[in-house]
Amino acid sequence: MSTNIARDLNLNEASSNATRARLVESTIDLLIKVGFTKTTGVAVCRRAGLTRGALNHHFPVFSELFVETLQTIYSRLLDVHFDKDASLGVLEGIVIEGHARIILPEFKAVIELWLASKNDPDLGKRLAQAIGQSAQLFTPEIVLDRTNKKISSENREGFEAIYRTIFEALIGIGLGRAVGGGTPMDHESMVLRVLRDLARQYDRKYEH
Amino acid sequence: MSTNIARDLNLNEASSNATRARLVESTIDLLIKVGFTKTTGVAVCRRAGLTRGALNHHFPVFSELFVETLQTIYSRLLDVHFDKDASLGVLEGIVIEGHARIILPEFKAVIELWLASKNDPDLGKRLAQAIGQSAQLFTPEIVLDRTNKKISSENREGFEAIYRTIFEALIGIGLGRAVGGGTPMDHESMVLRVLRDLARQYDRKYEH
DNA sequence: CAATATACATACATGTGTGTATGATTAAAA
DNA sequence: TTTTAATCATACACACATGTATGTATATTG
Repeated sequence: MSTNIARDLNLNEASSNATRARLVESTIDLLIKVGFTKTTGVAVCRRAGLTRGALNHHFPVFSELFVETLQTIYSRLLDVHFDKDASLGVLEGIVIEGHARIILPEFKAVIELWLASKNDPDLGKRLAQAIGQSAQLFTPEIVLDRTNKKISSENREGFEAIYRTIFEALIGIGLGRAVGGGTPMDHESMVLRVLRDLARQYDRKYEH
Repeated sequence: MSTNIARDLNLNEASSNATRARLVESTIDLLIKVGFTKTTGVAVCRRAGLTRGALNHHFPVFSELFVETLQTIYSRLLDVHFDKDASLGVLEGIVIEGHARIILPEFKAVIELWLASKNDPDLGKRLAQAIGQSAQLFTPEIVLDRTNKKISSENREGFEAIYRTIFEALIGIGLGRAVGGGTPMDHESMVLRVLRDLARQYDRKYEH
């Protein structure tokens, strides 16, 4: 047991964290631009201007890099907010906010990691918590709490149904962008319009 | 110029095609089970009980294997039909048929190839036509023709909007299954219910 | 029967990523 | 100042996929 408090508390945290951040950022970039397959340890290091020694030091278990990467992206997506326009209903706000999130280039990285975590059992185990936690952040209950809105209990199920539908459609759009050039599909705007209409319809019906 | 008609017409087509089919089938299996990254030439051959000599003979350009694979899957998805229940409207039928397609395990292979084609420029070029053709098969016009239904021209745009929305939501569900265990997500049924309601609503509104 | 193309299998060279060990530098602690 | 640990770079061995060349058996043709 060391009595070196400075080391125990990791006072070099600053530079250390900076390096970790560079590695994570490099990983995000690569996932977006060349996909999971080519996001290798060497590629990440080269792009970060580091060597594999650094990578190995900060991420002795390589797949942990992807865990931290996914967490970083998730929190970045969650940072996307809209000035809560009071005139917007809950669901309509979710459409707008959700859309703003899935059109971020980082969302492609998320899809890459989702698929990779399915295909690579080891990575899957390590990413499971991160994915599970983010799923928790998007349950209808949490979202309602965040928006300080109330839905009467008998309408809860209907609300969730619409909510999930909006989500799936947005993810579909996100996938479309990811496999396209990152640019919106031709019909993206019309889908968005339908989703907003649908949301408004139920907002009017269920809110009070 | 050979005068060997038998060879020119490739009379050994039968066995040759069988081998090609085995390679393609092996590719589909691997895409579903281990993803694009691990769907290597060696892996495909091993699973097919062949050697790389055979692969190289039938697919001198390796990426052509994926082109034929994607085409095979697309036609397989298109083979999924429902007895046209006359009581079903166009859009509601599309929901049911579309869902039956995206829940096939092969749909994960499609997603894998979509992403791979984005990440690998060479593969992207070769898959472009196959992807483009399939997109053509799902334009609202083609679908209307296939179902022998008519939509008045002033309702065309609204129809397409709903149609595309349904599609994106179904793709979202498909992705959810792909990154899950291939099993339906908890909320899949409720999303499907919303989509059917939405479809019915517009079917009643626009059909005659 | 000889010639030839098809349909594969085998083998070698090469490139690239990973695991792992070890070296070098720096900064803090004793 | 010496020690020690953190931080990163370098190097080697191994695995694995690919490109490509070559070998072989079979069947068809003349």
